[in-house]
Formats: sequence, C-alpha cells, structure tokens
Amino acid sequence: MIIDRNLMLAALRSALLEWFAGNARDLPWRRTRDPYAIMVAEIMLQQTQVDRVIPKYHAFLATFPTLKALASAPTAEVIRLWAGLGYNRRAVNLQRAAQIIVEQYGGKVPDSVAVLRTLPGIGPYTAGAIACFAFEQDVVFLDTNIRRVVRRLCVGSDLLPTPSDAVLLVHAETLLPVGQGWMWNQAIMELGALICTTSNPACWRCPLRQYCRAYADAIVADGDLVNTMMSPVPLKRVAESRSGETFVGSRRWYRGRIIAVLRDLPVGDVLPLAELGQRLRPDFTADHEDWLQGLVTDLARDGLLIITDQGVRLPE
DNA sequence: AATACGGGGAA
DNA sequence: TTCCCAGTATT
Repeated sequence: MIIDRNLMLAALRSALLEWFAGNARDLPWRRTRDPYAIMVAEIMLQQTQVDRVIPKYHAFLATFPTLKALASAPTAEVIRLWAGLGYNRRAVNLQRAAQIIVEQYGGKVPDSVAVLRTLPGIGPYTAGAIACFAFEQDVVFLDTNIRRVVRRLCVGSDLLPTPSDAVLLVHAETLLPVGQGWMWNQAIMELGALICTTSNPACWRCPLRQYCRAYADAIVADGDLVNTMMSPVPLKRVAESRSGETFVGSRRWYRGRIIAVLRDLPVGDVLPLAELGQRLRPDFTADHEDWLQGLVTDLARDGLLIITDQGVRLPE
C-alpha cells in the first residue's frame, strides 16, 4: 500500500529528471527555443527517426534560417530539401503553415495549442510539442514514446487492453511536474527512446523500475521478468504492411519516385507525362496512362506538383 | 475506426 | 521479411 501518493510522485519525477540530466542525447533541437526551428524539427520528426532527421534539420535551417525565408521560398526548393525524409506532403504543409503564420499571425509562431492545431500538418502531438518545447508550457501530449512509457508505467503489461489516448493523457497530466514541462516531456520521450523501447526494454537500468506497473506485472507473471511485459504478437499497426506485398512497386513507392524524378529536373522544367512514364518504368505503354494520370492528379491535389498543358513540374 | 502517406534501418 | 519510427488528414 502506498502511504503517500504525492511523495511517490515526487520521487518518481526526480528519478526520471535526474536520469535525463545524466543520459540525455545532445539533440540539436534541444539547444534552441526558436519556435520556428522547433516547428521544423517537430514536423520532420513525425514518423521519422531522430538519426535520419538530424542532418536534414541542419540543412533545412541553413537554407531557410527564418520563418519568413521559408514562407517566401519556391515550393520546389522546399520539396527538394525534403528529399530522404519521406511523407513529402509534410514539406508542403510546413511551408503553408509558415505562410499562414506570416499572413495571419504577424510572422510569430502561435503559442496557443488551439491555434497551432489549426495549422496544416500540425495535429494534437505537434501542437503540444511546439507549445512545450518552444514556449515551455506545461502541456501534455502523446507521441509513440510517451504513449508507451505512460501506458507501461501507469497501466501495466502490454498484454492489457490498449487504453484510449484520453486515458493516457490523464495519467500524463498527473505525472507532469509543474513548471518543468519542457524537461519532463523531453525526459519521458528520451526514456522511451533509450530504455523503455518497444521490444526488449532495458528495465534493468530503468530509473522508474520501482514505480512501474508493467515491471511489477512482469515479476508477478514470471520470476524471470524478461519480455513478459510485452505482447507475443504485435498489438498495433497490423492493418498496413500487408504481407506478400512489397513496398517497391506500390502506389506509395511510385508517388515517391515521381517526386524524385521531378526533384532532379532543372529548375522550372516541365516533364511530359509520357516522358515521366518512361522514366518510372521501362515497360510504360498507353495502357498505363490512366494509372499515371491518377497518381499525378492526387499528387497535384496534395500540392506536390503542378499539371500544365505541357506536362508536370514541381510547384514554384 | 480504417486508410493512405515514404523510406530507411533494425530485428 | 516484418516491424518500427517525436503523426496527420481524410473517409
């Protein structure tokens, strides 16, 4: 029985914050509070690993040092700099968000979660992350790391039913130390990235082990706690990645290829559809024209290319 | 609630 | 090969 819940919470918070102080990675976006730089980082980090973002983050800010520079740049240039990050729509949405901020918010990144949430490409996670990491607000939000850590810590084994985000946010709120939102959210994400990993979590060196429901569950379930907290089968994300279907040759892959082809064209060049088809696949014939037209139409709808009478090109 | 959306690295 | 990743928008 817990004698004093507040004492336990205080100890838990100290344990994680002290661990973070001694074990945090030196990530570039942790060295700044520039809201624009934070915004760039958070958009890039959506579904994209830290190691892959770091070089792109530096290159992007070197080319577009300010929000206004990004807002007034040719979209084609933004898309080119996005190469290698994937989810190219993020590049278009990021620039659109920058343009909206210039036009409607005096060029200052909004500090309100509710306002941030209205910007294209900014959802519940990113709005909270910007408010917290750029403006040091004590707000809670969920990414894949926080979701996993909070769930294991406050709920228990991965074998238990998945709690809703609403439930996890309530837990996150109770954990959050007042006045230390920036540090706390960085710390809990770092723990998820370095210790409380999806598979094979390093409980043996976890600073929160003694407070963790999942760890306790693992002990109870099995004297040898190894892996007992994790599900033997994947619990999430089974809908996508249909087995037997390779990524190469998929619709998503061809979308990426189309952007890659246009990216490497001389600036302003227009590529006829037939020529694009040839470059995508050597077996391209008239039978593929509808297929290509469909891809190109959707990319245009996403703002990733322009369709002209002569062919297609990147937006300027 | 389900899907689409990139692409690279790790298990 | 499959899973995973500092998610969002659309249906």
